[in-house]
Amino acid sequence: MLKLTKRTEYGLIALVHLADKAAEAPAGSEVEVVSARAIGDQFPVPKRLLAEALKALQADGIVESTRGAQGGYRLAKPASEISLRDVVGALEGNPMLTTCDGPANGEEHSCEMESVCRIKSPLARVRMGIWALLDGVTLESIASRSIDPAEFVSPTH
Amino acid sequence: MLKLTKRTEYGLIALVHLADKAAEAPAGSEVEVVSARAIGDQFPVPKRLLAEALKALQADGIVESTRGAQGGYRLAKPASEISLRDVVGALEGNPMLTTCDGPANGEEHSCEMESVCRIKSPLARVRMGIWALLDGVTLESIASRSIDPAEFVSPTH
DNA sequence: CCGAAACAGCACTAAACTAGTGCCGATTGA
DNA sequence: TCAATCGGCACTAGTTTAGTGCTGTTTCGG
Repeated sequence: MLKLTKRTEYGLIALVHLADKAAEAPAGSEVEVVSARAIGDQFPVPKRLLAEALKALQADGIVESTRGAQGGYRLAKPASEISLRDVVGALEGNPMLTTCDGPANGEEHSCEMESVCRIKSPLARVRMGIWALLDGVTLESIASRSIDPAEFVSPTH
Repeated sequence: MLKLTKRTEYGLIALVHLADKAAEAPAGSEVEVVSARAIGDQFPVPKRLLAEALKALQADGIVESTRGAQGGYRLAKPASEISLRDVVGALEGNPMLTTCDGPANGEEHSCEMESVCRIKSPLARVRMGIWALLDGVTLESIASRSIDPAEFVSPTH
């Protein structure tokens, strides 16, 4: 079903917020952490799920967490070094396009009809194309502009 | 969950087979139809689901069907004019990336937090990028080569 | 004209995944 | 010590996916 989960959506919203905070901070100074509650208070999203997304992002090293009172999250790297692919990977894994689309380059034990299957290789190419596309979108580029309709590609054919 | 369904996988397998048949046919002559059973006999896939996929492809005008005994399917257009996007669209719709990612250009009634939501526009761009990518892959390009590992893009970073 | 082959449509079950919530423990600043 | 906050486990309900059953309709071939 070629679409992202709510988890990813909420995680992205949180990350944009954290990227803002990082951008606001005076150069050289430590970036203040923001609690999941504080983020959730600003958007009409289930706060708990947002917290879940942040936990997953922490586990993947995309955000850093500080525990305890006054704890919270902040970006673990510059927004320019966090790609949409990193985020999607952290929040929903790096799934193949189909079960036929093998696990990784070189591995060959996924599709049980190897010899007859002719869509495996093309699908692998498409999958890598999608990942490359997601790799090209950084958190910085998402956060830096809110709406810029002029830049859209060709409309639905 | 950024992945395709089995339906799509089976549909693609069938389409590659039909593209072969179309390519084999002498120029100018009518392309023979192939029954769902005949296709299913050649691949270890649930024949019934393959038939379901073909029905959906027929409904979307990607394949033509002939009913009755000796009936079957054939491509409704040249393989070069059938894109992966057409196929995915027929078999699983053209879903948005998230519920926040609006319905179409110009429409504005999907995301209930418009003013605060800053990921809508970037996601719309990504979605269109993916669709453009799928648009660039034709059934002909999938069917024409079986395996060509030299052409892979950069491996998993 | 009749029956088998094949597409067409509806409906159903089971498994997997998603969305959302509850609860409790661990950590830390005040 | 207390409250805020992250961290982990587990649970429910709803949706989607995968796969199957059945019945109708069309058409070729005998």
